[in-house]
Amino acid sequence: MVAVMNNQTLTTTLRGKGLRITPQREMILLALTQSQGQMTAEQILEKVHEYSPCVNIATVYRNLDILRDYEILSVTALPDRPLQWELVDAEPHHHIVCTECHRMEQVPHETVAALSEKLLRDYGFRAVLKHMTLPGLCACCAAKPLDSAK
Amino acid sequence: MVAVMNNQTLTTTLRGKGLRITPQREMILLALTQSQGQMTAEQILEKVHEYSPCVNIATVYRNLDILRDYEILSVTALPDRPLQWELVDAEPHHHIVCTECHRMEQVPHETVAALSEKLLRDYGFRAVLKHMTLPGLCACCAAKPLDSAK
DNA sequence: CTTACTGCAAACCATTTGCAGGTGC
DNA sequence: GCACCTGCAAATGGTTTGCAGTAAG
Repeated sequence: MVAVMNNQTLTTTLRGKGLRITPQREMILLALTQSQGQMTAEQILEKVHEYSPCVNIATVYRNLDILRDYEILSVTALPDRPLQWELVDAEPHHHIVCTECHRMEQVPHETVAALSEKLLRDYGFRAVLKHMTLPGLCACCAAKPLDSAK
Repeated sequence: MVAVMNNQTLTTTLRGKGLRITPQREMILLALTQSQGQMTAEQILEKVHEYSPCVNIATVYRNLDILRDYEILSVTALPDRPLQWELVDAEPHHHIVCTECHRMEQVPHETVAALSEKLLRDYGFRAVLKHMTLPGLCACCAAKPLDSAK
């Protein structure tokens, strides 16, 4: 259902951009493909270590940066947590994250398309909303009394 | 036009929450009030040092955290930059940031209200969109050829 | 007078960098 | 064979914490 990138297109994409195909790079992308969601560098390393235990965290970071430069990956920053990485999807999407239970759900780009258009109309601003992370309360947590966990 | 909080309401707010009014706390809030936009902890410290040069960065961080807990301040995280702090405005608003020239502009909450409503309708999700940061290209940079700076 | 708050210095954690060797093409 | 890429270890930068003293109420 996801299969953002098979080995074929992967090779083409990377080589097309002048990047080399190293096992480390493949494993990092494989980790991200398999886990489907967003991952921290540390989580990626863990997954990569399942394939090959000697890959270094510095290599992971270096490759994440490079792959972002080439728009193969994207990052999200949330306060007080490490950066979250994910494959740039053919189909752009966004996330809603519940601030209570931390559950994360995808929403299609179409949901925010109207916002993009409005920003262009009103401000001449070409928003690049590749994957926003929208905080709030999911239906479940909104139904509960109030922050009983605290 | 801004005056989010005068000394009167500030005192009431803080004391009402069981917090003490220390000069450091006042200066931090004053710095944020005067600069009106978002500031990093370091920038806040700089401004505070104009008032009193011995305040410590740890004090700034501690107070920022506390003031956030009490919803007097809010934070924004962007990849590869320090956290940005701002006063929680009576009037919620958002930012559009140009990824080329890094110019930041405010947009009123109304701009994203439709999105909130859609998320509630479609997902039962009560988005808390207090101040989003929307990346993209401002009109100026979009008009320029292509990334000539790179 | 109590206890929250402060300054200082040291610790922490995610991320980056310098370097010497390894490897894709 | 050349340049890019890697592992390692040390450095960085933003932020946090332990502690002993200070001050708000």
